[in-house]
Amino acid sequence: MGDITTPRPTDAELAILRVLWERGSSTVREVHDALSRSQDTGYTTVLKLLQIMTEKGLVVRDESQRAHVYSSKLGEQRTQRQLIGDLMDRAFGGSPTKLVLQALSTTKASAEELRAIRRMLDELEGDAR
Amino acid sequence: MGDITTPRPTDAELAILRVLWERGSSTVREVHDALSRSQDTGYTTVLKLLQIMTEKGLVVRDESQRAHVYSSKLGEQRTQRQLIGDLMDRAFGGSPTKLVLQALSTTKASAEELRAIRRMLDELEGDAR
DNA sequence: GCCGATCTACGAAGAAGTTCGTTGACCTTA
DNA sequence: TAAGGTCAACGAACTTCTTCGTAGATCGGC
Repeated sequence: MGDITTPRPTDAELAILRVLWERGSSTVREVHDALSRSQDTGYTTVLKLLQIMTEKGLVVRDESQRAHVYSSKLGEQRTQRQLIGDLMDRAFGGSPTKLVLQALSTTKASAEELRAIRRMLDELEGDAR
Repeated sequence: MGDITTPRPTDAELAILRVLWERGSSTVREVHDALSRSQDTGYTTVLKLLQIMTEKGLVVRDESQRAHVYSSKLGEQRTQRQLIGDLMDRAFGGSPTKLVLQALSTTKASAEELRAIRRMLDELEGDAR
């Protein structure tokens, strides 16, 4: 009944997860090719990371084909929320508002984006009311 | 003329920085006592970490007394913005808005806090106009 | 059936992070 | 001045993270 908590992904692991979120299920080669566009990582390095991530439960492996197919276990947004919650605890004393204010103060958001944020605020107030 | 970039603080280092932000300049003993309230860390562990953090440039050390006095080199908010920027790049494809939206969607902010966020939005729109 | 390409698995090596024991210096006080 | 407490320094041990070389299996084509 309990959630099995997945560990916080490391930097290298997160880079791989982002590929999986964008591409969907992928083979090692596909992940490696995608990563190669932005960084310089060996094929076996990606393979090893995906094997470790499988052990950790960060990704799921389909071994039915010779080239195994990996997919992220948790969705992009769920992982992002986990990371935000983690940063919130470690650096912001658990206050989400402080985090949001600090994030906003850095941003050069477009009018469009600011509107999206206001809509989210409206929803939150609706719930709170 | 360039900024000397300080490295991203690790988990243990961040815990110490939070003590320094709250207490201001502190000796090893003071940091250790403060940390002991929430976790179980040895005195020499804290000392070692502060020495390493000094080398990294995360903290500044005043050696004029026998018990050296440490203080955080960067302010709390500046470090927080740095961490947010880092997370934004690593997990949100560089989009601050996505990060803010995701953070908001998790939060149970009070009406008071929501107002503070709206004020920040107003300021941002003022600048953008 | 053989060759080259592709794949997984394994292990090793180095870097970074974390923890703490020990040592020697200094300081207080009895 | 001797004893006990406090301090910084150092180094060692251990874990985690990251990287990649090598080996062995499998596949496709000639």
